[in-house]
Amino acid sequence: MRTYITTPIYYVNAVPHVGTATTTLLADAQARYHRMQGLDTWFLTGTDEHAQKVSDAAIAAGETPQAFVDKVSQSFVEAWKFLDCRYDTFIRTSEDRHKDVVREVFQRLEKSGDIYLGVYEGWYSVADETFFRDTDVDDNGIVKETGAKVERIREDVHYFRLSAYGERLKEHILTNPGFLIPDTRRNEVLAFIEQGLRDIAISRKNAGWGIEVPGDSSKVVYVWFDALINYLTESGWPKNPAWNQTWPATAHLMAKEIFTRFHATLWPAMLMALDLPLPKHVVGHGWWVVRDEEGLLGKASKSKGNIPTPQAVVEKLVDASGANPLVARDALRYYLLRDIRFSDDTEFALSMLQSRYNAELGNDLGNVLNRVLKAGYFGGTLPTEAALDAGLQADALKAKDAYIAALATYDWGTALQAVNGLLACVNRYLATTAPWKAAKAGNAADVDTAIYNALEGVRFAAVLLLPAMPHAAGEVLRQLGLSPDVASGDFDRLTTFGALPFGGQTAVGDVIFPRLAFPVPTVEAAPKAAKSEQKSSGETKPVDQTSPAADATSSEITIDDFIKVQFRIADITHAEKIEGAKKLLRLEVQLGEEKRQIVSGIADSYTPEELIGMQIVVVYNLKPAKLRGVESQGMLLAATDEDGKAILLQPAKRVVSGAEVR
RNA sequence: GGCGGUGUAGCUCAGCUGGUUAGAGCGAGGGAUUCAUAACCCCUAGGUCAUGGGUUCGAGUCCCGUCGCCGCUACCA
Repeated sequence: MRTYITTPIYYVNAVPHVGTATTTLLADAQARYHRMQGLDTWFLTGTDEHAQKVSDAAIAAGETPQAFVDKVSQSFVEAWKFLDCRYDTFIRTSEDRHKDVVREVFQRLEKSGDIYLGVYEGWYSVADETFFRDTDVDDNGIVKETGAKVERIREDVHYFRLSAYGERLKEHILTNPGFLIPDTRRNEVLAFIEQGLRDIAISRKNAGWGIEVPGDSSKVVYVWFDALINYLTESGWPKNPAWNQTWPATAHLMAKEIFTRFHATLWPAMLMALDLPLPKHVVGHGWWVVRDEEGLLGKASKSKGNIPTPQAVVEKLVDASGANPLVARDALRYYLLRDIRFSDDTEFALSMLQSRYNAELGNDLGNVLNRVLKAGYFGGTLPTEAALDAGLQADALKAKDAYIAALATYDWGTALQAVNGLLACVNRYLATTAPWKAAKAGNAADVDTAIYNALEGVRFAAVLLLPAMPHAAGEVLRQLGLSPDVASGDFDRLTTFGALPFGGQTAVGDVIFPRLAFPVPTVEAAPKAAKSEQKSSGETKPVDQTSPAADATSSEITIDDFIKVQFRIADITHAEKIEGAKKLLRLEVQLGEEKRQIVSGIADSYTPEELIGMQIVVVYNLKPAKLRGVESQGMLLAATDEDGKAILLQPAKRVVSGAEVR
C-alpha cells in the first residue's frame, strides 16, 4: 500500500507564488520524509486545465486552449523544479487517461442515479468557475463575495446528488478524527453539512473546451467535478487491477479556500457515490498575507494581492547574504514550512524570513557546525573513538520523537522547531564541554568526546532537516564528510545517535548560511494574471484583506450622501409568508399610484394579518434584489428591540400614500 | 443573523482534562566567553493572561454577559 500525497492541481492562468509553493513544499517535504522512512511514496501535483476562463484567455491570446495550457502548465513545472520539489507525477486534466476516468465516473453515477438531468437557471461566473444563486449576486451582476461578473444562463444540466450524502459524510468525519485537519476547518465542514447540502450542477454547455459529457456532446463536465477526479485517475482506477495500491490517498494537501466545499464535501461524497474509500487525511493550511515590508503603514496598508514569486524572494536573499542560490532557495523552503499555520493566516514578510534565517539557520545550524569544523583544536579528522554523551543523545531522540509526532499531522512548523531545539542543545553542550579549553589543557580524550558528540548532534539534526532543505542540509552532511544522498529506508539508521563514523575526514567548505544584511530589500510581487483568479485554483490566494473599517476614517456621511436616499410612506395592502423561509414575508404596498412588492425578514415579529393596513416608511430608490427567489422592490424601515424583534417605523398620523419623507 | 474560532510579555506564538512564584523563540538590556558567521552560553524582561460578573478551597484554563478581530454560513433590502 502506497503513501500517496497530493497537492491540488493548480489553475494554469496564474504564476506560482509563495502561497502555491507552500502547498507543494508541504507535500514535497512530507514525501521526502516518507521516502527516507522507506515507505512506498507517491507524490502527485499537476495542473487543472479545463476551465472556461482558460479557454477564454487562450482565445484572447490568439492561441488554441491546448497550446495555451501547454505553455502555462510549464511555468508550474519550472517553479517546482526551481524549488526542487520532487513529485512522482505531474498530472494534467487534459490528458486522455484523465478524461477516460472522468467519463467512467460520470457514467457510473448516472447509472446509479447519483447524477440526474435537471434545468439550471441562474448565474454563472466564469472567473470563479462557480454557479451562483440570486442571493450571491448584487444588482449589477457582480458576485458579492468575489467581485466577479456573472452571466445569466438557463440550460439543461446534470446534477450530482450531493444532498444524499450529508449524513454519511458527517458520520465519517465524526468517527475519523484525523480525517480533516486542522480542527477549525473540521468544525466548519460539520457546520456546512449540518445546514443541509444541495445538489450541485456538474455539467455546462460545451464551448469547445473541457471533457464532454458521455452521450451528450453538447455539454462538458463542470470543471470542479472533473478536477477532483484527478486524484483517482492517478491510481489507475478502474482498469488497472492494482489501483487499490495507490488509492485511497494518504493525504490531500491544499490551502483553506478549497477545503470545505470541494475537498471535504464534494469529493468525499463523490467517492461515497462510487463506493470507493475516502482519503485518509485532508489537510488545509492558511494563507500568507502580505503587507508593506516595513510595516510602517500598519495593518490597513496590506498591499493588494502582491504576493511574491519564490524566484523573486530567492534572488533577494542571494543579494543580501551572498549565500549560494541553492542555499537561499532552501532558506525559503525552510521559512515557508516553518511558519505557515494551518488554522490561521500568517504574515509573509522578508523581515520574518530574515529573522528565521539569521537566528535558526545562521546562528544555530551554520554556526554550530563551523565552531567545530573551523576550530583550531580540530584538525579535520574525526576522533577514532569517543563515548556518546547520554544527555545529548537523549536530546536528539527527544527531538526525533517530537519531529515524528508533528509530521503525523503534517505539522512542519513544530517539526522544524524540534530540530532547532536540538541544535540549541548542541551549542549548549559545546559551551559546557569547552573543547578549546580541554585542548589547551592537553586533554585529548575530552576534546575528542566533545568534537564527536557535537558533530553527531549536528549530523542528526541535518538528517531531520533533509526533507525541508535537501541541498543545504545535504551540504552540512557533505562538510561532515558524509554523503548527502540518503537511500530510501535510511531514516532509522541515520537517526540513531552515534551513527557518525569514527575517524572520518571532514570537508572544507564555505560558510553555508552567511548572515543576511540589514535592511532586507523589498521584493517585487508576482504579476497578476487576472482579477480574482485564485478562487478555485487550489492555491494560496493573494491577499487583499484591507478592511473597510480601516479605510474609512469615520462612518459619517455628508448631507449629500443622505439626500440620495429617498424615503416614502407606503400602505401595506397585502402580506404573506414566503414558503420555505422562516423569517421572510412578501408584502404588497401602495405608494400613491404605484404598487410594489417588498420582501422583508420580519416574520418573527409580525404576522401577515396585523401588517395589512399599516402605514410604513420604505426606501424608495433602492435597487431591486431577489430574496429567496422573490423580487424585493425596496426596503422597509424598522427599529430592533432588545429581543431582536423588528419594530416598524410608522408616521405619527396617517399621511397620503406615497408621501416623501425628509 | 447563525455557527466556529480568537484576543496571553515590544513582536510571533505555547499553555491538555482548572492547582505551587503564567511559558518559549525573536527583539532589547546586562554579564561571561573567545572555539565559531559580533555568532554561542548565562541572567534580566515584572505581561490587570481583552473586559465585567459568576462557579470553586483554587481559573489564563469552566459558566454567563460585553467589546475587538478572524473564518464559515445564511431567508442580511
